[in-house]
Amino acid sequence: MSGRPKIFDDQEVLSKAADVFWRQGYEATSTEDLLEAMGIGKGSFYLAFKGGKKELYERALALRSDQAMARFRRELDAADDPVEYIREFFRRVAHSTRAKHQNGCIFGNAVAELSNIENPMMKRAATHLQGLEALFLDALLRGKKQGTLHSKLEPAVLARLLLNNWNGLGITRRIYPDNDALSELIETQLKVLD
Amino acid sequence: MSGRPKIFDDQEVLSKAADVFWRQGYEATSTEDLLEAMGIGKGSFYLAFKGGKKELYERALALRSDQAMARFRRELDAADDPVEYIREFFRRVAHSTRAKHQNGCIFGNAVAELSNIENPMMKRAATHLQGLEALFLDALLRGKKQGTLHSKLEPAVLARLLLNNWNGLGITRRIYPDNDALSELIETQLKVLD
DNA sequence: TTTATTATGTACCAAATAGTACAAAATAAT
DNA sequence: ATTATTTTGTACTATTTGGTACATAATAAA
Repeated sequence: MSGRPKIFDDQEVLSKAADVFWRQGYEATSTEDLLEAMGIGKGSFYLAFKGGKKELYERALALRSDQAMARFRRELDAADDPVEYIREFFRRVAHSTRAKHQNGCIFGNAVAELSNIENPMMKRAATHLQGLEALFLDALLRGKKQGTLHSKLEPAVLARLLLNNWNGLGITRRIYPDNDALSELIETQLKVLD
Repeated sequence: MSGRPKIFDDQEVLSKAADVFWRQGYEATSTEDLLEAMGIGKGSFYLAFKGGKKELYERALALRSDQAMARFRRELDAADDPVEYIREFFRRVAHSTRAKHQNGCIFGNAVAELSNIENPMMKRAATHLQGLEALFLDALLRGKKQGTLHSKLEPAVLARLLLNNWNGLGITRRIYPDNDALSELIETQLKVLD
């Protein structure tokens, strides 16, 4: 081993690439765009990511997925009231910048863009969203147990409902990138949890 | 006037182009794809659509928007119970083929794909969805007047909620392209109208 | 200091792409 | 029939694209 030292960190450039993909989508992003954002040259890039743009996208999405799931899991476990944590999760959407609103949900974007052109990649994004739904369900079941969830609806159905609300927000926030309007929408949606 | 007769109808080829865009999105669709689907050659294409792929996309989307709005308006006006018509509108989602599920909503797709790369085009799609929301609102107000809508929520908020549910379904139906599962989700969502 | 090893930057390439130019074809009007 | 007009099909082009080849640089180990 040894050899010339790398001038970049895989995680870091993956994160930068993820941001570009998030903003522009998969097809609209050129490798040139990515190289510039990552701050590395072609030589380094194709050595580190032999699969090119496709591998980069997969790994960038996987990174974001792991990060998002870990954060949700961690914060949920630390929360006294799991149902209230779900509320906070949704309310965070209404505390974003306009630029963030325009990006939507990176996984929803992947599902929308790739379902008919890169099915395996779309499925990975879908799996993440199913994982989010599973976390919703976990929170709801705990809420039910500790009595903070009063809804008579089946928790599984409720979790699916929350996932759909989330998916919807990824689009709606771009049509109405206004925190007040989004807040009203979100608070109304959350009534289903009472 | 006169000259060599056209071998195609604008509306027809626009419709065929719309189908391709719907399946693949804007960026992933090449002009070659479009020409093949439309069944015309380059000469005819660039004569009829001087703006190329971009103009084609705009006009294809405009066509679908006009069609969808006209149908909704017509069927809503013909409905005895406008709230029940909204229910039917949503329930139709759960009577689709797998292929249709994978396409999602053409306008939601446009918003998702283009918000950061073709903002004016994204805005047209957004305007359509706002138009859909306006039709929801119209139906809800009529329902309120004739007593078929009992919800205590403000109709405007309810309409926004329905739009978000619609936007969500455009993603969720691709994650769960199963009519039974979607039906359960939709019926639960529609309870907000009772 | 030499060698083995790994990373970097650049020059290069083949394929695909959107779009143009234009000659030929098909019609209506004269 | 000739002409004016519009459409069609094809050949061509310039650009962009993702990706490769490879010489060079920078390090650790021997």
